[in-house]
Amino acid sequence: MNHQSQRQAVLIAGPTASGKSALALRLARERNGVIINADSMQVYCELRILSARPTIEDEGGAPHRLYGHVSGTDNYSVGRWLADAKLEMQACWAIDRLPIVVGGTGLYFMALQGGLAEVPPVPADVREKWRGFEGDLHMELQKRDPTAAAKLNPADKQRIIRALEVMDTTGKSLAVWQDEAKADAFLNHIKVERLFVDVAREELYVRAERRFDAMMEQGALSEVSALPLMPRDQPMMKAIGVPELLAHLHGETSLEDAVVLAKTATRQYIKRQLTWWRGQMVNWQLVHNQ
RNA sequence: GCCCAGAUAGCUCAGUUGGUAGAGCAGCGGAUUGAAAAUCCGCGUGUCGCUGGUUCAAUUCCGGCUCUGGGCA
Repeated sequence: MNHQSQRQAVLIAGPTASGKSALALRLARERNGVIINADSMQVYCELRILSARPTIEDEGGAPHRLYGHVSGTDNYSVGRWLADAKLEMQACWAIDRLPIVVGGTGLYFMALQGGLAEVPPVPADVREKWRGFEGDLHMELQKRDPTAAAKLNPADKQRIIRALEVMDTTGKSLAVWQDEAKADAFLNHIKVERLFVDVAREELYVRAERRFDAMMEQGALSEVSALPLMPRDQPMMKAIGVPELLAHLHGETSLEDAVVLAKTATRQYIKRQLTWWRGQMVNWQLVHNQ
């Protein structure tokens, strides 16, 4: 390996159950790669089964980074992921290994390729304040930050809360922060291969449903019952299967219904992923995996 | 066998004092800049079970039939 040679990276994206991880593993073996996770749920250590994380055997086939490296009780975010992913990629280049970033979280790839506004972290108390706010959030934002308010749908609580948090802690509109953001130069001068794993939707649905049955056999229910106590709006608690199986454990639904609901949620997620990528695939090379 | 209640969108149901119908869910399309497996927006023609009758007009009223629940035998 030659340290003067051009740095490279492979990005693999695709909907859930498309076979991204297997492709990543194959490439990692062939090309001395390190696999770096770009999936917002596979980062949580408590969710090995339900997040469809690579198995221990898979992980033995090539180095895997950012899998289960944080707890769901933490506040993880795109920002933290971006920082983690950059460090891992740099570590790869330092030892002449090929970083292979794989996952289904479109926002993470967007951040990696385009960068993020440099908004300072929001203190925990401010977060709590707005998440627990009882009143009309949009009207509140209208008062404090009309620019951001105008861009958001009054029903989109999550984004409104974010805008309020940012205004509250920085005194500057999120809209302004975003406008001022400069394109991230991290991937400049790096030879990037972008692969999108393409599978027909119907086939994806079938695979995802079968996979959920397999998760149940592997003990998804006990994985959920072992989850530490945390607020219901914690990101990990919204992973597909968690709310549904939790409802069953609380005696609110039958196991059968819970499974049907989780499978439905998976299909809806696949649909959203396809919508996201449909508009982003300009620079991506399609890899068919029927 | 008799009595009662149903039969309306893929599913669960509402409704039309007679003028061919609408919600939720599912599905589809879209958005997406620090919770993103999240969050949000848009899209509703279906022999109103079948068949006769009354009527200018029936999914709506009346009769018969079929099917599904429940009850009585």
